[in-house]
Amino acid sequence: MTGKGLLDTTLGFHIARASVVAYDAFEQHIGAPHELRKVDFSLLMLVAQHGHLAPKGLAKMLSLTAPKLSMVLDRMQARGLIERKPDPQDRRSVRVILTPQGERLARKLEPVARRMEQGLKKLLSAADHARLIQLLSKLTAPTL
Amino acid sequence: MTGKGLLDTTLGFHIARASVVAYDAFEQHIGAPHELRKVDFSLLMLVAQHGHLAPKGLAKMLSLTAPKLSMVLDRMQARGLIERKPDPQDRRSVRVILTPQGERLARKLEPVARRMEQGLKKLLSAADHARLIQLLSKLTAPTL
DNA sequence: TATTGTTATACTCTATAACTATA
DNA sequence: TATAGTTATAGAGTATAACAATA
Repeated sequence: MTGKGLLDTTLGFHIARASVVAYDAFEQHIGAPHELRKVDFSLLMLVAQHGHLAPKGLAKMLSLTAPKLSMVLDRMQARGLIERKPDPQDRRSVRVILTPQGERLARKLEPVARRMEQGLKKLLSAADHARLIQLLSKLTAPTL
Repeated sequence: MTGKGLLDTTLGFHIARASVVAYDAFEQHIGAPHELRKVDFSLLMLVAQHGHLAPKGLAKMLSLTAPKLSMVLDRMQARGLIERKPDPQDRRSVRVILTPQGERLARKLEPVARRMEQGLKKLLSAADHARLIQLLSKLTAPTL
């Protein structure tokens, strides 16, 4: 009737539980204070890192459907964080870039994100934190 | 403009990406073939493990709000997998138990779940799989 | 007065199909 | 004919408030 429980060895269950912890940390440090969804933050940082990206690539990196990404881009554009510029090489496509305001926000969030990770390292040592990211990357590597 | 990217050291981002992999595996092995949501499966296994649980406890373990849990219970009850029995000790409360059909499904899903984990171990060694669960548990331990 | 569970409601996310414009 | 992006729509998830019954 009891015992150890199948879920204890089910990776997906543990990942789902960990998502809750990570989401709480995100909301506290970034989401609520800066009015950003997780996906907004990730998109901002990806564009900051790459300079410009097509919606196609962003959708893949963020595991979003194309329609959902359009809506996210609309929201961030309305807020003045990103711009859509025509792609000179393919007129069907678009280049998503950060506005100056978007770049300022991205820079501002870097130390905030580091503080968020510091907070998680109260639950997990720095070595565990690094190892955890390494193991999760193994799981997602085929996706890239 | 480029470099290594802040997200590479952001645990929440990696957890979110891993969720996609775990969810795909779940859908393929359990979700689609047995018409179960992740939360249905987890609930089924938790009740199988504990014999009976109150909605209050289930909501906590599954990180669901009470209203959402009510809806999940309605769905599973309509499907004949669980029953709500009055709690003899507190008439405000309820005991969620598995019906015989729910117990059969829970038993049937055990080897299926093990096969799902075997599939994930093609991406991750058995040792990595165990270590990953251990590290994720550290992150969620304070929640218990 | 507080707690358990439910109902009602609104907002967001997710997925699909249909459309446009370009290739 | 295929692809990039958008629009439209429906279904599921999530969160809050309000309620009934019991402690």
